[in-house]
Amino acid sequence: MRQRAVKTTRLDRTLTALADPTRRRLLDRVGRRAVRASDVGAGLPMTRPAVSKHLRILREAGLIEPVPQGREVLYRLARHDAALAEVRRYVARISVTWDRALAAFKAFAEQEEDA
Amino acid sequence: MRQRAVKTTRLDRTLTALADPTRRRLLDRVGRRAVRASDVGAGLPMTRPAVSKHLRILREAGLIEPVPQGREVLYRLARHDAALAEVRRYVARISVTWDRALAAFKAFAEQEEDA
DNA sequence: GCGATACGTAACCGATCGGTTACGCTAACG
DNA sequence: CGTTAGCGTAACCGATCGGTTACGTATCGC
Repeated sequence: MRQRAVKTTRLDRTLTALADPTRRRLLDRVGRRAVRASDVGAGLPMTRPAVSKHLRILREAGLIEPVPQGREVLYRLARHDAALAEVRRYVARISVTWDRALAAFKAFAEQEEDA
Repeated sequence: MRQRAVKTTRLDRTLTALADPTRRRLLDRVGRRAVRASDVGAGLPMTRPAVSKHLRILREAGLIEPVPQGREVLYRLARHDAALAEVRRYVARISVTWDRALAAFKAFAEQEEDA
C-alpha cells in the first residue's frame, strides 16, 4: 500500500462497522435492550477485550453509545440514528441507479426482440 | 487472531464491498453506464491491477458483472440486484429496531418528566 | 481502607487488505 | 503471422484488522 490517507467519512465507518458479522450480532443484542459491556459478548467465542474493541468501532460509527452507571457501562443504540440514516440514504440512492439501469436493460432487450 | 473461519455470507461480502470509498466510486461509475475495465479507474490515483482487484470484490459481492466483448470487458450493474436488496432488507430491519428503541426512550423520558 | 469487580487500553501477533511490479494469455490488427 | 492491446493474476510489501494476554484505573462491597 502506498497511501490510504482518505480521511474516512462517517459513511465509511458505519459501513465498515456493519460489514463484520460479529459486530452486527453485537449491535442486534444492544438493539434489543441496553446491555452491560460485559454481557454484550456473552456466549461468543472471544475474550472481553475483543468485544470492547468491537464496541468501540460501533460507538465511533455513531451506532451505539455508552451509558456509564457507576462502575458498569450500559450500551444502547445511539439516540440519534443519523449514522444509519446515512447508510439508508446511500442505499436508496444507488437503488435508484439500479432501477434506471434495469429499465434501460429491459428496453434494450425489447428492442432486440423487435429486430 | 485465533480464528476467523466464519464462512462469509453474501451480506458480509456486499457490505464489505460497499465499505470502501474507492469501490463505491467505481460502483457509481459503472452504475452510470457500462464501462470498459480499463476506463473504470480513469483518473484515480492507482494502477490498473488495483482497479481490477476492486472490480473482483464488487463482482463477487454480486453488485456488478462483466460483459466480455472481444478482448475488452465491459462492466455493468448486475442484472439482478439481489445483493443490494439484501442490504436494503438488513438496514430496514435494524431501522425498525431503532424506531422501537427510540419510542421506548421517548416514553421513558416522558415518564421521567411526570415524576 | 482494601480487596474485588467492571471496564478500557497497551502491546503484541498472525492474517488479511490495498496497493505495487512482473507476468501470461487471448483477441485484434497490420 | 508477428505484434500490440486489453485484461486478469501472481508475487510481494507495508498497514490495518481481529484476536490475544497483561496491565491500569475507577467504583463498589465489606
